[in-house]
Amino acid sequence: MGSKERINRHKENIRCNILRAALAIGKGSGWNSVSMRKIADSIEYSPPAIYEYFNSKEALLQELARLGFLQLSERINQARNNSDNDPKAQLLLMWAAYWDFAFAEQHLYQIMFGVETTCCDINEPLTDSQVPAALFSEVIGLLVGQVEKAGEIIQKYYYACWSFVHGLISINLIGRHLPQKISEQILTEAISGIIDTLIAPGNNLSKEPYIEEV
Amino acid sequence: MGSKERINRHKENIRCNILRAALAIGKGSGWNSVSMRKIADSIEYSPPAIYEYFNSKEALLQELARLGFLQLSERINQARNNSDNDPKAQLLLMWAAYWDFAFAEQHLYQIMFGVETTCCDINEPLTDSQVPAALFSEVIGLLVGQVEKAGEIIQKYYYACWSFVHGLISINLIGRHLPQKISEQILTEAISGIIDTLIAPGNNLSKEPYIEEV
DNA sequence: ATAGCTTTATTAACAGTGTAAAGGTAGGAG
DNA sequence: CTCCTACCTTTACACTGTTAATAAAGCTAT
Repeated sequence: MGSKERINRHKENIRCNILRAALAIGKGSGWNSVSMRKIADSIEYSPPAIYEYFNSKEALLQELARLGFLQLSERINQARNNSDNDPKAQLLLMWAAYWDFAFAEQHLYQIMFGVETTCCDINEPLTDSQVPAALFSEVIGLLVGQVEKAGEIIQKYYYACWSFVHGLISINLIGRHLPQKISEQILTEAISGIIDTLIAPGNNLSKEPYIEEV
Repeated sequence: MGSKERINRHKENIRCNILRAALAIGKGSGWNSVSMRKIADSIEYSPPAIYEYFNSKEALLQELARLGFLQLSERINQARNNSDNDPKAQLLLMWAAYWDFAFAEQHLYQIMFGVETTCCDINEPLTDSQVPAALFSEVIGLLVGQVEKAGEIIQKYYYACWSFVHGLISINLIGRHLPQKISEQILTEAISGIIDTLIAPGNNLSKEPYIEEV
């Protein structure tokens, strides 16, 4: 009486095909163009058949995101296990693993954290979206002074601050709320810290920008 | 012959109403539920009428985002002008202005930077999406040691690193590419810097976590 | 003033979306 | 062999963005 298991295996197989199809379409043409009908077409079933396996499109994508989290966790774990016992080295490798995952599986990362990539693809120079960068860069420039490669340094520090602020905002907006007070504390401390490395006399920006030399 | 101007004023007025209606719906029920028909309903015109003013829904939302950038720039500028001439103090206030804008106008911020908030609203404890946090926290814990309020400190450092990494990834995915090499450089330097403040003996985490005491 | 043209808006329609309800069909259980 | 359950399909509904055809209004020039 292994027929039950065979059927279960079969169902599991279809479920897996659905997920694979959705991911393939998402990777190929972006998440916006993923539709139940296209998935159904791809697995050669009728659209409502999918609802035997997932309650909604939302649930389907969420399951895909969940698998993404499993994969991400696996990579982070590997990074730790493949390194020696120094916690700092471990952390660096673990974050590098996180980083690598995000780009290797960028489509998964998008649904995991709701990063819309179709929004404002303003790549032309001097649009309104680039005014903030200009404003910040000007003031950062005052701290950097007239050194060599000032432009590069300013850009680097601007992106460092921006990444931090934008990341913290995104995480808050997505719903993983820290208490606002803690977020703001993290914010000001981090920005202040980054700025201090700019001010520090004799700083060697390209090596250890976020800590004074001992 | 001021009729031409009167007409232009009228058109500009309608255009503005369209934008206002879209923003109102977006604020009220989320951007996903903004539709041309609802906008049309709201301004008491037929749906295709909107296409006299905007080439597409995409263009409409992009214009809304553009106005958001103007507003953001304005706030950053004000923050600078309202402070004294110390660049560091200015930068702190400018980033605080950026932060405040993001939450005061969070719906605008969403379309400006493509932050989907409807994605994975996993607030239950111990889901797969929280495994990465646990992995990192464990290693951070090794650095923190058995001090008082270790949990809080770990959380704070985890969120600091995560914000940074996620922000940098998001910015790259959105399309404002820095050369990958520079991004990775910023990444490792920042993480390393944050970690070092943990390791530093006698560190005073709540005051100056990202720089050693002189 | 009237003819014609431009602008502005409408209605109708197309192709696509997620999803629910109803119906059929096959396979296992009694 | 009958019944029942699980699976799947067809049909349908209420939406979506967008286009084509059309009508009405207003300005311009004869």
